[in-house]
Amino acid sequence: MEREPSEHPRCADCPARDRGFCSRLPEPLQERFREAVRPAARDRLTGEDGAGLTGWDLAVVSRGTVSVRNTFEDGRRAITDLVVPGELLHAKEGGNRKGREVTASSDFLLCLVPNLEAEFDPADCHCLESYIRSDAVNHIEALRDMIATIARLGPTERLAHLLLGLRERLNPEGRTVDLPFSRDDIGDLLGLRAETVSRSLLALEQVDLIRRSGPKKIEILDSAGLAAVAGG
Amino acid sequence: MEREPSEHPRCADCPARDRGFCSRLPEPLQERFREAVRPAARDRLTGEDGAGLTGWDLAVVSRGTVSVRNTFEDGRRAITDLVVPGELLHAKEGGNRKGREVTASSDFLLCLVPNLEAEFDPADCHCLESYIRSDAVNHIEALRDMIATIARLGPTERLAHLLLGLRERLNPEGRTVDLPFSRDDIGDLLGLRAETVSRSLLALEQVDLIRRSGPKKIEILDSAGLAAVAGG
DNA sequence: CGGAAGGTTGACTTTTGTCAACCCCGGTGG
DNA sequence: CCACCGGGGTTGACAAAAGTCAACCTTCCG
Repeated sequence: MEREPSEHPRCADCPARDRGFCSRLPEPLQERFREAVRPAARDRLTGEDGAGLTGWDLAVVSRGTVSVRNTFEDGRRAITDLVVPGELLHAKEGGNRKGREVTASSDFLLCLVPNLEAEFDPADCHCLESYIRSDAVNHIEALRDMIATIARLGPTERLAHLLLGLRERLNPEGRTVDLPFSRDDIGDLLGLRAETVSRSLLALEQVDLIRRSGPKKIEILDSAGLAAVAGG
Repeated sequence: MEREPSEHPRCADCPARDRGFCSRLPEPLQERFREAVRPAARDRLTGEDGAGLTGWDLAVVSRGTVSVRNTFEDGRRAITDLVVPGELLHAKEGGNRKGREVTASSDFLLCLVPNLEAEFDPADCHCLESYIRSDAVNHIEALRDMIATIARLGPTERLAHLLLGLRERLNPEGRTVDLPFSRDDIGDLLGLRAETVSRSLLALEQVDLIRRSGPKKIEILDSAGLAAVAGG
């Protein structure tokens, strides 16, 4: 846990400064929250062995992408959750479930609060708890959407859903998406093989819903059209 | 919202009395929780139109099964979440997402707390909030498992996973599972067609992992074997 | 007894996974 | 500066898995 108060990046530099959990807090609490937060960077956040980050109550992703991954006995893999800048990582300290680990892209940074009750007075604490709970319910809703998507939509539809979701979360103002991972990872995220992902991207491009400039740079040409594909 | 204090079933009669959220609360809080709780029964809990139950902060399922369902434009369906007796329903008042609704089996009962802050003093409230948060994170973990299951496991493996999960949650002491829904619903839950569910059940029966006595009564003959199938 | 709904089974089709070849690009070292 | 190398990505031919459609069976109710 390499940290030093002086290393703490000013929230002014935070890519998620204007959106996500922190920005939704009431102004005075936001102030105090900035004081409480401690930065941490580690590529393996939790693992099955209990290794990883410990001693935190709350974690906000500041930079990078955090993935929750599952590996089955026989090597099959799945990415079951994604947390992008501004969002809370809802997880227990230390990985508990079999085959589960939480990893982060290389250039990432977390903001941690070690102990809510120790850092905040009761009123603030209660207020934070309720924001946390609300965020957790939103997250649950998002996971439910993911389940419906994977359970019932075809490859191209799943991709459309993913692209729209990532654009919304990573670049809400723009029309481009920088995929934060490889074709294999996208496959693990959507329950597809890399080849199928490749073919589905091609299909979306051929009907002029997206344009690709490099394997990970995608421009959304027709949001409404993509949404129609994603909606079933 | 048909309710009357006198109609409130004594917690003594609650099928989830000894397990689930309520039973995990510290004893004195459990006491106060019983006072605060209001029963409610309605088959449509929330719908897209905003119809449904309103004015609650916390909902515990007492009897029956609550399902979160998704319907796509073209009629495809998915069940994205299940809440059984003793568990919290993590959802917002009124359905918000497109195509989403929360329904319950006919013989069900919810216990509601309209407003946590109004019903509990600050200390209890904080304690409850933290139990709720912990439950939400557990629920998130369960949904992640579901995603991995649907994304990467075959029909028979998905079924094995479901059966073990339901046995654990509905009848942890016994070896039988009463499926709370039809083949179509199981298909919607696992991302399969009813015919495939039927064939997969047959497959599990033929290798002596389960025995069926009626379409919805299933006896688990070999938990370890089933777990091996479910584990990938 | 008859009918309807849910469940099962079988024949066939479609979709996606599999495997292998190839391409493209970035990095390295002669 | 250019040839080589390797990893990720794409494409194609083929195989396997699940979906589709239709028939039939079973159970429950009127």
